[in-house]
Amino acid sequence: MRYTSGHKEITRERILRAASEGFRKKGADGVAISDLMEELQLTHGGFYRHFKNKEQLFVEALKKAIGDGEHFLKSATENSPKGKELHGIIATYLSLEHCADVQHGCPVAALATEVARQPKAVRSAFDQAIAAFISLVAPYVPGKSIKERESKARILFSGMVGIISMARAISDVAAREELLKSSRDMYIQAFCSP
Amino acid sequence: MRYTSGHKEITRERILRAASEGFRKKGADGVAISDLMEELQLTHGGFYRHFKNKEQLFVEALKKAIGDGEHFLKSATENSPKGKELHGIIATYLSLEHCADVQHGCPVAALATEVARQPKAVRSAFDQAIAAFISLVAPYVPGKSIKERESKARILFSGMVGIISMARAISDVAAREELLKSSRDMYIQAFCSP
DNA sequence: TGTACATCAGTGAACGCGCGTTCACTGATGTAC
DNA sequence: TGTACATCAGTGAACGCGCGTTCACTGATGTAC
Repeated sequence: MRYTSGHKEITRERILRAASEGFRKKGADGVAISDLMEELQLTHGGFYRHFKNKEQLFVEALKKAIGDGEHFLKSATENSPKGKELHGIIATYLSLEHCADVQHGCPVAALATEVARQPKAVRSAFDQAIAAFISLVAPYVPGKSIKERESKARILFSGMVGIISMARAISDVAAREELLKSSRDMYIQAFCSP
Repeated sequence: MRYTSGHKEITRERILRAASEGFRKKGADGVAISDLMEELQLTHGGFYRHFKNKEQLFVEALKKAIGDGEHFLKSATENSPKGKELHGIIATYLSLEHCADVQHGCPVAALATEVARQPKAVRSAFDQAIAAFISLVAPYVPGKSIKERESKARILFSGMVGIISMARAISDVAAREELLKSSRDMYIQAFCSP
C-alpha cells in the first residue's frame, strides 16, 4: 500500500471531524463534499473510498458530534463540586461561549429543525443523542423518582435547545445576551432547587 | 391587460401562501421555485414578475407566516376566559396538533436553526417575529414590571420553540407525546402561577 | 363605434452553475516466487 | 536478495441532474385616435 497502515482510518476520522463541525456550522445542506475534502487538502473523488454517500456521512458526523457532547458533559459533571453539577451544566450550556461556538457546540441545538426533515437513520441517531443527554443529566435533577428526574431533564434540555437556537437566530446582540443571561438565571432557579 | 384588475396581486398572494407553508414544511432549501409554481398551476418563468429572487420570497413568506401567527395569537387570547389567556397560549402552542401541523404552525419553531445562517434581511424579520410574540404575550405573564413580564415571555417562548422543534425531530411517537404533555404541565405550572 | 397599437401576466425553452457521484488512472508499497 | 505483480488511497476529468434565473414570445384586454 501507498500509505502506512492506519492511514486510511486517520483520513476517515479527519473527514468526519470536519463534517461534524461543518454540518453544525452550515447546516445539513450547507456542506459540499468537494469543499470538505479541499479543506483537508484532498480531492473530492477520494471521499467515496470512505463513505457510501453523503447521507452516510451526515449520520456518522452527527453521531460523532453526539459522542463529543456526551464526553464533554461527562467530564464537566465529574469536575463539578458535588451538588453543583446541574448548576454547572446549565451555566455552561447557556453560556455566551456555547452560543457563539456553533461548530463545536451541541449538535441538537445546531440542527434541531432540520433533523425533523431528515430520513430515519438520521432521526434515530438524534433519538440516541437525546437519550444520552437525559441519562447523563437526570441523576442531578431533583425529583422523587427516576421517571420524574428524566422527565424534567427532557424538558430542561428541550428548553435550553430552544434558547440557544433562538439566541443564535436573533440578530440583535444585546437582545441575545439578555436572553441568555435571564434564561440561565431562571433555569437554574427552576431546576436546581429541590 | 389580459387579466382582470387585481389579478396580479391575487397570484402574488397565492405564491406567498404556498411559499410560507412550503418553507415551514420543507425548510429554507427545500422549496424549488418550479415546484412551487406548478403547485399553483403556473409555470416557473412567471415567478419573476412577482419577486426579485428567491431570497425576497423567503423574507416575505416568513413575514407572512409571522403575521398569521400574530393574528392567531391575538384572536386566541381574545377568546380565552379572563385570567386564563396564558394557560390557553401554552396549551395550544404545546399541543399535539401544533406539533403535527408544521406548515401552518409557528415559523420560529419550524425554521429556528436555519434562520441563524440566513442573510440579514431574514434575521431582521425574525427579530420582529419574536418582538411581536413577546409584546402580545407579556401582558398575560405574571410579573412586577413590564420588563420582568417581557423577560419571562422571552424565556417561555424560546423554551416552547425548543420543545416543539425537538418533539418534531424525535422519531419515537410515544416519547414525543410524553415530552409535549409533561412540558405543557410544567410550563403552565411555572408561568401561570403568580 | 371601429381600428391600431401598447401593455404585461404568464409561457416554456435555454443557460449556467453547483454539486453528488462515477470511473479510469497513478504510483508507492506489500507480497509471491 | 531480486523481480513481477497485486493492492488500494487518492487524483481529477467527466457525467447528469436540479434548480435559479433570463428571455423572446403570446395573446387578451386597455387605450388612443
